[in-house]
Amino acid sequence: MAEKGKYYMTTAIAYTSGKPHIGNTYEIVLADAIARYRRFEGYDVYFQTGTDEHGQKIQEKAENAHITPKEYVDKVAGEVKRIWDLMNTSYDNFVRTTDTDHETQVRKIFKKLYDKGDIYKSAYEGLYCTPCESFWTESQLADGKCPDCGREVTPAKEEAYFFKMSKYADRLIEHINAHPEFIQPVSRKNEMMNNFLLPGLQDLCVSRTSFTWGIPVDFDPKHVVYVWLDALSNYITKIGYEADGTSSGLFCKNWPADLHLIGKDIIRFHTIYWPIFLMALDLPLPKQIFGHPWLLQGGDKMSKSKGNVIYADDMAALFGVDATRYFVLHEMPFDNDGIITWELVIERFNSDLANVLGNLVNRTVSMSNKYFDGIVARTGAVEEIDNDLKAVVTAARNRISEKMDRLRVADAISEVFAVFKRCNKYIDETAPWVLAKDDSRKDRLSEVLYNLVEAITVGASLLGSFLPETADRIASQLNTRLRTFDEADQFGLYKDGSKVAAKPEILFARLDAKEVMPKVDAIREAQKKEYEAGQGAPDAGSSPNPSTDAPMDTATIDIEPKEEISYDDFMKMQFQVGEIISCEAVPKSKKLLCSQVKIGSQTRQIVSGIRKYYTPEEMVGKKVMVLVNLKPAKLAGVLSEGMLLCAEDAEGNLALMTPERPMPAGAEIC
RNA sequence: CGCGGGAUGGAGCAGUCUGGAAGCUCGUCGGGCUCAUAACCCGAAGGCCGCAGGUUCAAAUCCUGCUCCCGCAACCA
Repeated sequence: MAEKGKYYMTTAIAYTSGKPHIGNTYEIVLADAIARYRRFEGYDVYFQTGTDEHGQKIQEKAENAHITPKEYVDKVAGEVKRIWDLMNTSYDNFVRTTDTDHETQVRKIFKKLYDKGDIYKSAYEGLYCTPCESFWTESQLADGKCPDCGREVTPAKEEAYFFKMSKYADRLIEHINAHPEFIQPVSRKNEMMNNFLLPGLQDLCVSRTSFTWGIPVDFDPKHVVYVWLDALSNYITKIGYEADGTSSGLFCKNWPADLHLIGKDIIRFHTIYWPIFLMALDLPLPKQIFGHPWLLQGGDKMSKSKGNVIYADDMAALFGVDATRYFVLHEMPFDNDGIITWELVIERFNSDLANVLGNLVNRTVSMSNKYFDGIVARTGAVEEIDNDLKAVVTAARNRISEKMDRLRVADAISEVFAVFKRCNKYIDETAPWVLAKDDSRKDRLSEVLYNLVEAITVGASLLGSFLPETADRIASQLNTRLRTFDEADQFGLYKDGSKVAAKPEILFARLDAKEVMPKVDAIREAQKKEYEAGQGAPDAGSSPNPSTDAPMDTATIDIEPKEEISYDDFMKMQFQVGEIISCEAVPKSKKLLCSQVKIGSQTRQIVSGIRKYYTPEEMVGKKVMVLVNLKPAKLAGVLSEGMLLCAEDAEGNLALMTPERPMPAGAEIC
């Protein structure tokens, strides 16, 4: 096999905030396909993945669960690893940012950068978004809220360490321009340049004091290292980088990385901050960063409350590991988000795996047994019509390599299937069942079956990087071994006279949506229940009907004062009494009720997020306060022409405003 | 004017950077075949490429304006 040198690739390390779903799993499967293919080509691959385990959010989650952060991340990291293993991923190293060798090096790296003057101490004053663990300036805010997540920010001041990003910005811009392949797909490159690099990089705050679950700064332990500096470093620390000494042989051999495979949302961290950290450490930059798109559930993001999260283990249980791998690998566009639904999975499973591939192997093995007791022999009875089959088979390897070089994994797997489709066509062209009726064509029949078995063997060998288990099962039915890369563009290596399995083994049994969908529904139900249990349980404070109990009238509540308005401003708003005529829950939504509200002589449809506090039945007949001239809007796809006004307490419990003496529907409130 | 992504036959997507006969998979319909998992093979129907202007010999592709959709905070890739 051709020795092609080393290939070091990584995935992003998974944040341990919960069980990874199929979208997260997509990344590792994609990485695995690339890793396996590179090995197949003859590269000495080192494939690293793992978990990112520090940060404020994990600390909070652990507190809520009344366990230590370490116990929490141990549990989740175990779950992540279990799913990675279930998906048959061939990583060489599963890293955790709580590993001591990693923590030690991160401390040293931080110190080194500090000593060098690239990290300096200062104070940060600004608006902080807790979930994002980010500070923002007034001008960065969107509507007064976090520009990243849209949630409230709170003023905060903290002593902090900063990294001099600006010092390296020009060098990075130069590098990106000189290496067009550095950021993939290219559209992302422009995004980074235009939005972050060209306007000027701000120094990055690289420490936190607001929580403790992180790697402490060596010389100032009340600070912990910013999670991104911590997490990104795994790419070097876990292959033996030594910040103040001699790095290991593994590091010397493998760094710089050949590929960082990441989700498109974290491209900024990998193409700006990470390269700059590396420059500061005087290390070479990774060769390529590929920000893959996302896998969306029917166009929506996945949501446990909707019960539409698809997990790899559920999919594997219903369809098998390779079918799951096939779907995510084949169905993902290169730079657009892809869509996954159970229906689409079933469709792909049937048409590609069962019909094209499974059935092909089945019919070929069947015919070999039926006509030749399983013996596959070459007779030399070649015909013109064989040439195209052979051409397609022998060209496949290079076509696939070309796609894989551009990381077009979905296209590559399609090329593999083109081989199997060609085989099916060949069967039709040669019509073995016709040959079988004529004794004088026996030799030709044998040659045809040999060609088929050979073509399938090559196809299976090329399939190995994507569906390793299936490739092996095919080889074993054909009683042969998978070809190496160097053999995979040849035709005729199948051992003359070998005997295939006496009975074909069904590779993928066709699925009936009618049988599968009830199982899917069961999964959805279980998920909803689990979610609701997790929501309600020990957390307290969220009893479903707080309006009836809890005499909280005596409590007072202060809210943030808003800007003073003029009488004219007030008069712009039109409030009226409305009577709820009918009311129903909005389907596909957890919070919304849709009411028909009588206001004067007209009836309006108003959607409100009060399902948690009122049932549709008890709404009917209520007289409520309505803001009438609010611009209509669609909520969860349902038109809402106004707003029902509520009082809200500190916990977010709601109570509708109703007139304290009887009033007719439509009465003005002023 | 918050940010970002999108709009191409019934569904899911290529093609847009670099203008040059509108393509793929699935589904539908018709035909063929019987080795096979109701599978396989062939053929057909179905699209003013979101709208309106512009540039050009030529626009899905480039330019200008507009409309509509989707995601936006963890369930984070």
